[in-house]
This record gives sequence, structure tokens and C-alpha cells, in this order.
Amino acid sequence: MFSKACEYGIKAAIFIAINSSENRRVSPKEIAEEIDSPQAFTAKILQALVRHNMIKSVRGAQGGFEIDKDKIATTKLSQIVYAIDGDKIYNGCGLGLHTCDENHPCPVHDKFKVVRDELKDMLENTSLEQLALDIKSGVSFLKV
Amino acid sequence: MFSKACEYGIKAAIFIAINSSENRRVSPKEIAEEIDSPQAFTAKILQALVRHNMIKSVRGAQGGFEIDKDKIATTKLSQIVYAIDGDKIYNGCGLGLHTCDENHPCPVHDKFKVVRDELKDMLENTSLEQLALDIKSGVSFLKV
DNA sequence: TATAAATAGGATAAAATTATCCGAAATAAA
DNA sequence: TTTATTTCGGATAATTTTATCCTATTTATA
Repeated sequence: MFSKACEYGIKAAIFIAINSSENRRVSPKEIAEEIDSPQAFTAKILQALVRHNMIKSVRGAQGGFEIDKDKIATTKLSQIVYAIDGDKIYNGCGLGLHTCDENHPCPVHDKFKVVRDELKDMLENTSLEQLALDIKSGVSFLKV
Repeated sequence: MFSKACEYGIKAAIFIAINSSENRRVSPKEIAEEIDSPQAFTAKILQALVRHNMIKSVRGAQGGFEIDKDKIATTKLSQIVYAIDGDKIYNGCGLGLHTCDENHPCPVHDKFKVVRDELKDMLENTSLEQLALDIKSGVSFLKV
């Protein structure tokens, strides 16, 4: 469904959110350990999130990644997915047609649309904050 | 969402169904043209569908691919997807955790489950016949 | 100011997916 | 029985995705 890059990006963002809510910056090393991902690859994805203004990075000693506290509540999964995978998850045709819309639908256009709209809805209505809270309270997990 | 292989497989199966309903066998060449896919790659995917008993192939002169008429109605998209992509679309964790279930859920487990169940439902309840009829009547399209 | 600690980013490698090519095997028809 | 046709299947290649490595740059602090 999502690319590996996207999976790592989402989990990393949640972990950063958890730590920023407690005023702690985290390094790619720590992040990769906590979300069980390849460190250098994860660092690259973090760079993309920084470029898209989802998170902030601070270089140099005592540096690391953090996220503004107000952004923890307002940032939605959809934004992270978009920053990493682009909009293909929304806009691509389920069967790969170049043009696929109401006027020229692929065989599964209508049925597919229902599922995708639900996915879109889910991503647009799920904030980092919600996900971070569940991890903090031990309800959900970032690895294993 | 689906792999290219799966997209080609679904479209090829629909095209074969259309033609088999009119007692015509079709070649990989014809199929690839009609669904706008790479021919040799498509042929490989067709082989997989043959091995999984979704379609039949007849070698030699006047040979080609066909599908039993009764199978056109009973074959569901889910079977084609499973034959090509396996069950990862159903069973994989949305964030790539090795273990992700009610007892040890990833951060999006519940929300993701809703979407995936809907996808599963859609695939399990859509037959080749329905899709082929829409193509025949010009309501939907296999390429462009 | 020098040093150590961090992220940034380019180059490269590995793995998976997508795609092509070609000879072998099977089959219908001449 | 020979020939032409057609799928099968292995080898290989191209592309994309995933992953690693190394150096440059930035920054806190001693």
C-alpha cells in the first residue's frame, strides 16, 4: 500500500512527535532503533520531511530532529504520505490507465474510488497527535 | 496499490473473458495491444494465471488463451490479485510491522483495517463477468 | 578558536520489480 | 511427416526502490 519510505516516514514522525512533546530532540540513530528501520535511509526520508516543512532539523552538537508542538496536533498523515509518496495513492488509476475518470473509467473505477476515498478520509483525519498518544499510553507500537 | 504485474493480469483476464464469451482464443500479442502492456511481460503473467487455474492456454497453431465460460461468472478479482501479488494486500501491516494484530497493533492498525476490509470486500465481490460486460457495452475501458 | 557532535547531500551498491530475448516444447494443418 | 504457429520457461537486461557510505557543512561547547 505505502512504500517502505513512507512507512518509515510515518513511524519516524510519530516518534519525533512523542519526543518533541517532551522537549527532546532525537537523532536518526535513535529514531532508526526505535522504529526498526535502516538508519541512513531513514535519515534521507527525514530530510524530505524537513524540506516539506513537516519537521525541523537542528545541525551540530546537541542537534537532531524535532517538531513544533502546535504542529503535532495539526499535522495529518495525509501530509506525510504526500511529502514522501506524492499523490499517486490518490490520483492514480487502479489499473494504470493514463486517463481514468467518470467519462473514461477503467473497469474498476467506481468500486476503487469508494475504497480510495475512504483511505483518503482516514489519512486526512488522522493526526500525529492521536497516533503519538496511543504509543505513549502503550496502546500501539512502533516496531516488532 | 496493485503492482504493474497485477494491473496487467486483471486487464488481461477481462480481455480474455470478453473473447471467450464469444468463443475466441486470444494471443499475448493481441492481449498486450488491447490492454496497452509489454507483451513478453504480460505473457509471463498469463503463465502464472494458467498455473493457478484461472485461465487455460492452448499451445501450437490456433492456440492462445481462453477461460471456461462458467469461470467468467465465478472468478473474482480477489483470486487474480492473489495469484499474482499473493496475500500481502490483505495481511501485511500498514506500517510494515512483523507482528500487527489486536494485541500488538501498529499505530494505524484499526483505521487501516477498515479500509483494507473494504478493499477485500470489493475484490471478493467483483467478478470478471461484471467487468467484461461493462467493457462490451462501452461503459468502461481497458486502455488509454 | 579549536574540537567534537550532528545533519546534509552526493555517490554508490543491493535488491526488487518490470521488461526483453531466445530456444524448447507442443500442436494444428498442410 | 513436415512445417508453421504458438505457449513455456530460462537467461538476461533495464528501471525503480531500498539501502549504505563518505565527505562537507553547521553548531554547541570546552
